[in-house]
Amino acid sequence: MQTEKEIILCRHFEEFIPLSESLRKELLDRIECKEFRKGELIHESHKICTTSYFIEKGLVRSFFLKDGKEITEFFCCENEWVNSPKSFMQRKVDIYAIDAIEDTKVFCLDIKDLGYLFDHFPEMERYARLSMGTILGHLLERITILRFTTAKEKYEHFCEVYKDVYHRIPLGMMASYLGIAQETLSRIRK
Amino acid sequence: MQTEKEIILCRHFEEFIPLSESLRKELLDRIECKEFRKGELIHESHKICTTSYFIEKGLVRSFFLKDGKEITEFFCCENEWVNSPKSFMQRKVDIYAIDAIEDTKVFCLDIKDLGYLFDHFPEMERYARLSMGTILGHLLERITILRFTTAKEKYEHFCEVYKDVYHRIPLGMMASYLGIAQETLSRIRK
DNA sequence: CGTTAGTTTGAGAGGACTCAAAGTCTGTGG
DNA sequence: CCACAGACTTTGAGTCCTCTCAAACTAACG
Repeated sequence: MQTEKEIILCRHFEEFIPLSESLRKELLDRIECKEFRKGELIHESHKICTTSYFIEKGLVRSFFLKDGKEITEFFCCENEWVNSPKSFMQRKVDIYAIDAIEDTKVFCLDIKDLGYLFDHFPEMERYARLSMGTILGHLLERITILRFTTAKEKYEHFCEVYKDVYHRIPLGMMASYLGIAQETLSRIRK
Repeated sequence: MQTEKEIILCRHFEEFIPLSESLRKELLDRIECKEFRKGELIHESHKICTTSYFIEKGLVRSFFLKDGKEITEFFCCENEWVNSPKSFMQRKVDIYAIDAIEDTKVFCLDIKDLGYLFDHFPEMERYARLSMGTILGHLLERITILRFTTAKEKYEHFCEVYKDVYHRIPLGMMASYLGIAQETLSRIRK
């Protein structure tokens, strides 16, 4: 019998690569569940991020402090991996923290375990390459939006891209994500 | 005896992975040289980008048309790969073209050959994963700059990041890359 | 040496910011 | 179940940065 965890994770990986029986086993053995309450810190800033979290249910944000205010770097929701990218990839500290915007259930994968999987399963390297490709696409799109659109267009584009979650996100967090003032966003929204 | 091409390419790959003798051979066999004159088109928009170009010498830009004007998407210079990312990764057409800002020498790798290398050399997957990691880092930094800095700060940051090439780039191209008006950039530069 | 591409300068308009204050919502404790 | 504190959102006024449109200037190339 398959657990919830198995079903969700395998479905995710199989979007990118076929999962051999042995990889499937090694993968699931190394991933464990965890839950965070709304507002709870998932990753602390200025510490090395050694775990990547796959969100089964909930909504999280990465943020940093600038002039005493919290600036949202990105949001992550169901069926996405979240970590502090630079910290996780280069094993060094970074300014970003991650916390839960809603009660959130995640699957955790430690960097050491991921390294093991990369070393023993070439298809995991391929998975990483392909999934990074989609992330890269999102970043390029975000850059285009940031360069050439008004605050209103930024908001509208955000609602399209995040159509399932935009209404669950506090206005202030959304504003800092979009790079516009909270007051401006409030006026636009009417 | 080693050719210029061998030396440059191997040095690049070995920043990320060790090169086995067989991979080295297969790689070099599949890569060929090409030259473009200043202003010459390297990749046409609205065609599938099937080749990735490693710049040995020179400077290129990716751009697209918006309201009849050319908007620079990014610049690439020595020791970097350039292609039309979405088109190359997903094998579909896209709006971006690439041309040479200066006379440019490149090494060409066809997507089919790259696919062959991925299929036969797991370390190539790793190379791709790692090098995409650095690109991802650059994109994240660009996003941060776009969100929170004034036109002047954008220009200053650009000069830092592109300190070896910024003076070789026409003002109009730089302005559209930064997402600011050409006139504004001209005023800032004094 | 003329033509064209690229850059600078000027003036005016407007979007978005900042600072400040008033509302509104949410959750906790009496 | 209500009251209140703290967090979040809205509204207002004034300012400034950056944009747009237009024209003059400069450099590059044949």
